[in-house]
Amino acid sequence: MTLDEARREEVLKTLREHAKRITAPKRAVVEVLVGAHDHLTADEVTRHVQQVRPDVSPSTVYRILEELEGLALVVHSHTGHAAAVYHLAGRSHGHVTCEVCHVTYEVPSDIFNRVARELDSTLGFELDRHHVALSGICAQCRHRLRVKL
Amino acid sequence: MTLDEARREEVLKTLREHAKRITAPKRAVVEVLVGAHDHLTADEVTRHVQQVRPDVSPSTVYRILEELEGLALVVHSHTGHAAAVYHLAGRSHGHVTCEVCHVTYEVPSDIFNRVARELDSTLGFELDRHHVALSGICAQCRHRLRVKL
DNA sequence: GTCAGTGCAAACGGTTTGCATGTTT
DNA sequence: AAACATGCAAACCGTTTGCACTGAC
Repeated sequence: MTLDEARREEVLKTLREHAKRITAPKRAVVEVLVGAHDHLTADEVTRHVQQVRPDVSPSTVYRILEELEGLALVVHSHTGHAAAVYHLAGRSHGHVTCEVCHVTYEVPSDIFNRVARELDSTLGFELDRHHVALSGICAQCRHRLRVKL
Repeated sequence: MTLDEARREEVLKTLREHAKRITAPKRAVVEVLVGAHDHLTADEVTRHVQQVRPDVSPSTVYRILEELEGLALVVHSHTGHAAAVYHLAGRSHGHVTCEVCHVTYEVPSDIFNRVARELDSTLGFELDRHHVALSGICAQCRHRLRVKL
């Protein structure tokens, strides 16, 4: 059994344990999430799912993502101006999104350790390292902009 | 001349310097931004403006905010799930937004120094300290939740 | 057979846009 | 007078919801 298959089975198992029904759309969404190793918007998930099951509706995808998120199997994060991105929950990490090309990158969550500590001690604020992506400009776009100007 | 008056004059001066017209809606928006010492959504700006000029439309407010932002007089930042918040550009700072009560707090931008340095050296990513608010739970909501559970 | 899950279409909140009209310069 | 700014309404995008129906258990 490959690693992807293992992850898929684990997700399905958790669904069963919570008395959720295993339906074709759910299988398809899980398949996409397991296969996609980057961060997908709900719309991208829908389009991937529809390549296999064209009749699955966007609202169903949203509902499935929400259900999976409720079971802590999926997390989403907001990327500034654009649509939220979803992916399977795994090792906790942070996100940064390029303002120019809108690609989201993962960053190790411990780079936020100091920020988290400081927010806690100064404001009593408990940082959620995962939920919102920092903005900035990625290496490629930086380079491209530098050349242009 | 008070500090607020000075800021207002500076904004109007910059508008004139860029051959932008000084109109009643613009004056009203600037007035609101100068007077508001916290972070307002576009809708809040609109409602405040409409208390003085009920006929100013939301789209005009958006256009004015956009224009002011183009002149670097205003900045906005995205706060996760909810509407973006706007305020006069000033000393650069970061933002954190409470996931529970949706209030946005300013944080000194130098708490991001280490994160910025690390993103730069590992990914070549240039952090925009301002543009997206970190998520988490503020002190009050933390306390409230702790009591409830 | 029951009920959770689904598809569809319509509604939503935040934001943007087209166009005819009004106001600043 | 010319150019720009505005109000209105309609469109837009991402997301959520109401409802009748279907399919997993």
